[in-house]
Amino acid sequence: MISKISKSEGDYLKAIYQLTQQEETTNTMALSALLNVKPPSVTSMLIKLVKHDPPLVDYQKWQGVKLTESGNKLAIQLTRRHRLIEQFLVEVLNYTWEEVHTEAEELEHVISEKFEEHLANLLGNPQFDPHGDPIPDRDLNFPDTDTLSLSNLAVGQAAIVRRVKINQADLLRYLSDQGIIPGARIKIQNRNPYDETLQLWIGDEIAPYALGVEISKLIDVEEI
Amino acid sequence: MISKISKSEGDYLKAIYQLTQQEETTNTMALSALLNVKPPSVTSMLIKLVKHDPPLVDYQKWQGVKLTESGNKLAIQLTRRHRLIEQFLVEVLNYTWEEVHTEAEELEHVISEKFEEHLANLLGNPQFDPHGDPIPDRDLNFPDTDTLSLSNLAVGQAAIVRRVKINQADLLRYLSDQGIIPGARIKIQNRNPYDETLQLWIGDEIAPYALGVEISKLIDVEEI
DNA sequence: CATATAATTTAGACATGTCTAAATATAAAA
DNA sequence: TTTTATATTTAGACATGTCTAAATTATATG
Repeated sequence: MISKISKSEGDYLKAIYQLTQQEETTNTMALSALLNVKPPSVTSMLIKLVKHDPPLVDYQKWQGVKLTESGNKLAIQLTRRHRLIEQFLVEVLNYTWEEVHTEAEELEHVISEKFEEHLANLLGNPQFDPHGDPIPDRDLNFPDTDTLSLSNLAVGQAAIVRRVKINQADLLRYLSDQGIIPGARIKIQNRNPYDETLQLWIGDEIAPYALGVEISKLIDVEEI
Repeated sequence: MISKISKSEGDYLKAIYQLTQQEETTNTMALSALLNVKPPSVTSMLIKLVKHDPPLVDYQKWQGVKLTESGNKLAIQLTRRHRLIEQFLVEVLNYTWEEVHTEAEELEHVISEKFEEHLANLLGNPQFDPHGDPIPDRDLNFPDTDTLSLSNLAVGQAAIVRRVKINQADLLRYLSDQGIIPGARIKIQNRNPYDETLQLWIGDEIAPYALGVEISKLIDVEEI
């Protein structure tokens, strides 16, 4: 449906959506940092979103923000479009996985509902995008998954990479060069007890480089 | 290349491009009508475009407008993107030809050069879009054509429909329902001497409805 | 050629979304 | 608890692209 909201409004909704996956609410500073705009810009947009009919956020000054039911729907709708587009770019247009985010970020605000439908059909209603991010279906329900963070995987436990929650292009390229992509079979050889740096097997090979915790937190795996 | 111009700037460039295909220059009124904005908006945009570095239009007040070399290149570049997208929508996403214009109008301003390249590859560098409009190649050269307007076709002369220069969705649907689409074989049975209304054969059938001059002027055919 | 009509431009307003600088409220530290 | 630091908001500016109303120039007509 996506009532006609602007690109900016959509970007804020997605940012709030993302930041409220962990915490109950988020705040001006976090949004400012994520969206690369100054705090006053955030405040004025929050005021705009709360005055929207229907209101898209719960917001009272000094109290933090979260999405309303309507705002949440719009954010998920945009997420669906974004991920369908990413999948399309890789599957149909032969993009590499590190190239798709930027392009999808623009296109998601412009395509019509019709385009979304045709695209989903063409792709066979995929449940995951090239990074393994889940794609909500037409009714905005996410597919079930059974994963845990690589940072929590036990030493010696074999697993399959399911999701890489990273947008940074050079890091994505590095990871795919190492073979760390959705579908890859991995196992932890050891975990440094001080900084939790991981030594991995990737497939049947020992990985040439270790992996820091911060990155490992952004990778989801499924135990085999 | 497409130096970063806005959607609006691009729309004006395309409009000026279109209106200067017949006449040497165009004017405020014509642009106002075509773009559905008021005359003062046109004037202020023309001032902006002429101040652009490099200038995108030749414009002095009261003197009419035309594109500069730079403006022309940008207009053709956008035309290329528009028509590639239309071709993609029909060929890959199964749109009908009357649905594609509006969608392409939005997308053309948003896709990257990379997207354009991948799209052209996927489609096999098509020379014409679903309406038969010529698609300039990467170097912005248009394919050669050998067509004349249906309004100028001689009675009894067999021809093939090559191009339908119409965007209006309901009219396009009507024409395709009648079988008047690029590739169709037609012949003029007679031409009303007073208003030049045409009776056509379409394929081997006599068309159930006559065709007015105004529409026939917008259809290009190739003699067989 | 004078005047009426039409086209174009100027002037100034408004909406959107951003910014900087300054004010204010909250949270942390002494 | 008072002070200091940090987060947030307010106030006001600016760019973009549109608008209306009014002024100006060009064109057409009598």
